[in-house]
Amino acid sequence: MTKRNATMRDVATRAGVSPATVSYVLNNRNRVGAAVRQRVLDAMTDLSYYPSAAARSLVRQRTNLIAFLIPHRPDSVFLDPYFAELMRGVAIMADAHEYNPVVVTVEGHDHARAVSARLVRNNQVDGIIISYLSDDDAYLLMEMEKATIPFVIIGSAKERTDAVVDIDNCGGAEQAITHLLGLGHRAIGFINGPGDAPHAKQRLLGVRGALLAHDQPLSCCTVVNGGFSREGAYAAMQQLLTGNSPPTAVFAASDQMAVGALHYLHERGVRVPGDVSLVGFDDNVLATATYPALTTVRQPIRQLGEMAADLLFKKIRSLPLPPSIILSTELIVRDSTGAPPVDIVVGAAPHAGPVIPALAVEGG
Amino acid sequence: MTKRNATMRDVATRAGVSPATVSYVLNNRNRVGAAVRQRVLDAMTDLSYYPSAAARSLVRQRTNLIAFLIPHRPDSVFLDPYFAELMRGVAIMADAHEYNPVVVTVEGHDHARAVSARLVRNNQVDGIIISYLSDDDAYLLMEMEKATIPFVIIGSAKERTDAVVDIDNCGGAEQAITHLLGLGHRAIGFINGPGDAPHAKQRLLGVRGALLAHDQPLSCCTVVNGGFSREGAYAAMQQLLTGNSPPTAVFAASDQMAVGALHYLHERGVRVPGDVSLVGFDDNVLATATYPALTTVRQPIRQLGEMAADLLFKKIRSLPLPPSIILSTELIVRDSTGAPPVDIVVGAAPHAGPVIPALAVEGG
DNA sequence: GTGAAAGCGCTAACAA
DNA sequence: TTGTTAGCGCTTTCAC
Repeated sequence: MTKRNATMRDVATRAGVSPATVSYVLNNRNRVGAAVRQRVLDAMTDLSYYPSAAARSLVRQRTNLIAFLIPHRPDSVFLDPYFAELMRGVAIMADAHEYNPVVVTVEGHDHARAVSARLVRNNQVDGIIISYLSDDDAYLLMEMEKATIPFVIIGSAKERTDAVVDIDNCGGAEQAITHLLGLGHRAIGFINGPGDAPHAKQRLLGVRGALLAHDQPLSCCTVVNGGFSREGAYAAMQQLLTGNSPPTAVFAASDQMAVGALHYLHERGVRVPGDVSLVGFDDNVLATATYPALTTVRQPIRQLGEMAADLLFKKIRSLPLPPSIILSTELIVRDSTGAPPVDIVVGAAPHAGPVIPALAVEGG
Repeated sequence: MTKRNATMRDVATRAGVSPATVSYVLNNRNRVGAAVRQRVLDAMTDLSYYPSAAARSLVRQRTNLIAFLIPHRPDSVFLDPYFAELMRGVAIMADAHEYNPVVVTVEGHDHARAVSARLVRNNQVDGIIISYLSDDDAYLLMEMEKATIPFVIIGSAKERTDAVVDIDNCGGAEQAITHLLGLGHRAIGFINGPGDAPHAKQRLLGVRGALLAHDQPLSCCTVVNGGFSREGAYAAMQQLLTGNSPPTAVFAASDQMAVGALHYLHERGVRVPGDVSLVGFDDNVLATATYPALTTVRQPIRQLGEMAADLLFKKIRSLPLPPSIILSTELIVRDSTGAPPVDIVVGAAPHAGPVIPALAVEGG
């Protein structure tokens, strides 16, 4: 910068008015005379004047910035399409409110708490959105509430307070299982995430709920842990197929895991959906990149981000809040699901499992 | 907020010192006596004092914020793993410099220019990173330079100035073609992006370069436009295979397009890499989600983001700048490439194209 | 309708 | 080593 930016004082001088008047024009306050107003406006253009955000923040005690906290795992935070899409929703809604999101990475709850406090206490942002940190954020939630910081947590399973937005994990899983049941499958594998992850817990609940709702014994669904990773799901799929009651359909609790499962099936020469049907969860870019394209449960991630931001703005403005926000999922049927193999769907007796050529070859 | 946050004055009073001393302690300035220092520190903790970012920005004329401008296409900005990964690189580097990135979405060059000016002129951020806007950002570049705003553009093909960071698109394409040539392929299809996209242009240059370097006629490579989309690539693949010199290998200028091409091949029953080899570009999540996993040219996207941020900080601090930053790509060989079908690789005469069962069936 | 003046909370000369 | 003080650029009573 060679020369100083124009300030309000400069504009005032040039327009032959007081700084206060310039401020009035800027904020459409006290009706300013049309002539004066125009002079001020012209002066602004002439000097290419831009009001200082810092000065404004200082006096208004408001920054028009919100923080978007994301866990800073060493490797793959953003890589997950999930966060990107969430971020997008937040950005869109923030924009609509003339706010901008500041991306802040944190490592763990304690750090998140410390950072949150600092961010708001020192007026760096007006509010905070925290996305999935890990399994147990009840503590964080309490701390934040106590600190009277305007904040919203995305996807905390712990409690349904007015500070949390989430998708209906339970309902989503129900949709998947109901679909499979409807196709005639009676031996289903469920590759879930680790049992301590809140959304994994809820999805398990949904699976059981669907089974019960259709008068099926819980035993017709084998649950294995795929660790929410591709590799984990690959191993889980192997476990399912080599077990003593191989399923004719598999529900993976994420598209990422569905891809891992699919890899195994491909390698074994198992046809999808001919021999085994597969359902994912997420409906992200991966779902249509696979062959066959995945039938999957669509999460409205972007909308989740939008709702989070919207809720946050309500809090910042002390507006009345909705009791809780849980977004519905939608089953997207593509090419990875179909009826179970014929010899299975006919017999009501304990089935013999799908016909799996590659496996048969491996035999012993 | 029920009660006011503690200010520096409060801390000063409680510690029995002047505000200046508190400031000194805060910034490790003038050596402050150990005893006094401790008293101040204690007072800060007692009052849970956090310095006001706004006040600090106002007086220091610096915000410790940078803007990350991304094009706000209605649909799929963040959805593209590219931006997410870029963002991540920026966030990481910013963090290391005690900065935070503010996400700002813009629509088109004019908007970008207006927003950039405002952001910096009103001290909302200290610098700006602009990611791929579109084909021609030479104008924007000039405007920004003239405005003496610290900024960096990611992936502008127009000029190699010290304000641009990019990856070596040309070299990447060369790697892909060289790999295919080395495998013995002599009939290659190139599914590129639209000809007016700068990186598409450069990749075409790379393809030609590789051909020339290996004494192959340009005619052995058929170029078609896949529009950088999955659907476009699907159609392009069809065009290639049904053309009068069907290739034994195809290089798609993005993994997204490779997926589209793969879809077509799958549907036609064309084996990959048995009948046709396929190479992508990017190495994002998609590359390993497909079956077979894609051989692809890896772009160091995260590093690109990091370099952009790093360069920006150098500019903000008026440090000496490197002449230009072009990052190298790396060929990742996976399962989608192999030698051409035998009847092809042997004969040196004009070949008959790969054996494509499905196509043969469709016949006339 | 417009202006004068008092801060918002901090930093950085300059004094002491 | 520590304190005094003058702003940074804006908003906002309160007069006129």
